[in-house]
Amino acid sequence: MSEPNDQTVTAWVRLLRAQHAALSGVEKALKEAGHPPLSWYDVLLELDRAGDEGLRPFALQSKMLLPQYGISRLIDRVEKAGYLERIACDDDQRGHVLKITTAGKALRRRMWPVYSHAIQDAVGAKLTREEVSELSKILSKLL
Amino acid sequence: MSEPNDQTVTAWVRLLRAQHAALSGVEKALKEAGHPPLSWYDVLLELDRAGDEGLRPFALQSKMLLPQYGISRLIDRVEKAGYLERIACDDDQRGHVLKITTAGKALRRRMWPVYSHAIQDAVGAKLTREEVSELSKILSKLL
DNA sequence: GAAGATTGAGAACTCAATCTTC
DNA sequence: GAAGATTGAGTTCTCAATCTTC
Repeated sequence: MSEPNDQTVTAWVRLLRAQHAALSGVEKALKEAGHPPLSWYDVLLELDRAGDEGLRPFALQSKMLLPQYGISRLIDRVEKAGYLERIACDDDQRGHVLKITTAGKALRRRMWPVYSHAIQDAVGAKLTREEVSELSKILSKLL
Repeated sequence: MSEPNDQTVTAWVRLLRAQHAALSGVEKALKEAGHPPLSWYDVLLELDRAGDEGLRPFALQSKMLLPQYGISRLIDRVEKAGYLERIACDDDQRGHVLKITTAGKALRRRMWPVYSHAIQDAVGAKLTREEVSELSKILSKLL
């Protein structure tokens, strides 16, 4: 069967709206605190995790939710702002290695309290613990 | 308490990713069928529901997930394509009434099978009936 | 002054095409 | 030729400013 039932359509609509509401809230909180958008945080988080070895753009892209063409300009902006460095790659002349700078690490640390508080407002505070884990479990099946 | 626990952060990340994955799939299906994007469907659906009386732009906006400035140009595009009409408003000279055209109704009818099939692929086929209603119930609390 | 709606400027996204190196 | 990455052109989004009417 390929037709969704009404419950499925309702769930779909709510998925769109709930995510939109939650994301708007988080982006708004970041902006009001004078921070860059969420996508910058994601970049900095992955680069921070990668440590001294850094990450290649394609590796970063695979960890994030971006198409191949979306990553270049995002990296440009974050680099231009001084939060990451593009370093020539020794063993592969096609690419670069991306590394987070000290300023980038500091920015990420400053963003986290704002971000985490906004997550709590948008999700944690509205659901019980049981609902949070049930939601998490069900959503994982959609990936 | 304003700090989210780990489960909440995980649920947040999965909400972003699941919605992104599902929405990408739906938009891709519409595009491959030669149809306009989902936002057009939403406009046509609301105008179709509103019937002969039509809808004011601000009323349409409140039913959709758009900021006030986003609706004007969306309406422009849909109108230009001939799927809705802007009609001068009798009792309020500031605004217009939007009405769906015959072509608009036909487009909506043609889009629905593609859209609904994509919803089923993205959500319905991946979850049990119980999970769908549980998901729907939990997401409604986030709105 | 507030509400309804539009517009201009700049930022970001999308897709396809391109370039370099493997 | 394929993989990694960037670029150009066009579209859409965002925010603030504006305009008209209530």
